[in-house]
Amino acid sequence: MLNSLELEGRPQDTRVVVAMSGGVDSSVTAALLKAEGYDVVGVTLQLYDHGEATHRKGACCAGQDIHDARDVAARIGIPHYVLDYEARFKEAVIDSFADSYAAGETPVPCVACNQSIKFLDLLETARSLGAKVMATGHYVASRRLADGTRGLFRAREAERDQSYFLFATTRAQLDMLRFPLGDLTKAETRDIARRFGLTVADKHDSQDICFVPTGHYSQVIERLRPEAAEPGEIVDLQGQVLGRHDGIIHFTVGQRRGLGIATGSPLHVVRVDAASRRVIVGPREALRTGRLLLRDVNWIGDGMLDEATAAEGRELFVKVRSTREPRPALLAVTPAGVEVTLLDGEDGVSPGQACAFYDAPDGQARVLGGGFIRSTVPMHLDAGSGERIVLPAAE
RNA sequence: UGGGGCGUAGCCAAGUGGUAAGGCAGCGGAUUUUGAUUCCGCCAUUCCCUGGUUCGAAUCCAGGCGCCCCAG
Repeated sequence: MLNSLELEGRPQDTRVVVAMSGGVDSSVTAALLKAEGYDVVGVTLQLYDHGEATHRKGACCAGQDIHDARDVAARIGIPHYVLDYEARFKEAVIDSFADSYAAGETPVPCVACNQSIKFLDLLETARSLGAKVMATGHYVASRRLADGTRGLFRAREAERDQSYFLFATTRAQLDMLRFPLGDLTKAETRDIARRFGLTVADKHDSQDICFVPTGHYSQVIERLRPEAAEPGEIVDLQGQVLGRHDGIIHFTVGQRRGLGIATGSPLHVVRVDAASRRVIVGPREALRTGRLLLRDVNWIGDGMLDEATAAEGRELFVKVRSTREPRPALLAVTPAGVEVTLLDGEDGVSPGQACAFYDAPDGQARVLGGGFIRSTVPMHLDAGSGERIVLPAAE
């Protein structure tokens, strides 16, 4: 007989480490498991300097949030540890965030944090604390599959689903992870928090990048990589210079605001070229992306990636941004690498961002993995060959 | 210094007697555990200047000033 965490043994004999950020979600996760009788241990990571971010709503893992986590742990009666992960976080998340921008990409720091901090280092710590599993407050579901391994699924509440940020979770990690909130709505979570008398019940949702206190991420990058803030030219699709910019780190593909160039119609960033420090702009139509080349692909669907993708490609659904439902696509392994064809196209897709795979366009679809976007091919240019991105000609 | 044209917000631009459209850019907000996108709001008491006509002028008249084009 398996317990609610789908493990052998009674709850009281099952140690579970809960990653507590100090927010409502992870607090409720801990409270629920404790109420079920599990041997819960709360762990909070101090990830960055807590001076400047303390009073910012929507932040996590520093200052006030650590106190909140401690309070919740005391309230529900579980041991709680605060671990200093600042150095590790800076190296694995903040520095690579800056490097990515400096290279002309647009990173997703939350993915980096999950895959290298929470589900790698922290998971190891949980193991060393004697935990059988580690639980987090992510809105994503994990279920036991017929073969005994675990699969990752989207959250019940689609608008809350955080699977996009978790595509890189490996099978081994899944085996030891649990996400008790995946089948709850946010409203239900807050209700539960109130029922448990948790002070964080009405705490503001986290948003924006947690380690950017002012909301101006470019300042963080400039401090770490001053050379990446060099000015450059803004050119149109024909290469004609339209203006200048004060650093490619201020731009991402699809971006409209901040260019300062008034033509009759809106201009969007079509591409960022780090080598020449050029920002290439064009009309909205030029943003349509038809194909992506991925790197660091993680496959957690059935079988191996190669066998799962037939010669002509496997039909599935992908998200290239967190705030959109999965779209139909074709996944193929080619000599050039892992390639995704977006059947309907999608605007404003930037290298550095994530592409998450799903087996269905809606509902609690299974997460099949994903990869980071290495390069993109504009839709109207795509004639079928696999060459690199080329500047599209304007109409 | 003959002829013609034009001067409306940072840019483009509608408006030819009835009390300043619109787009772009900018700013602010909403949305968003990444970046964007999107959406909403704001943005000329004043139309190159000075006088005049009129109940009323960006619009008509006169004179300046400044650009542009064609002829020199």
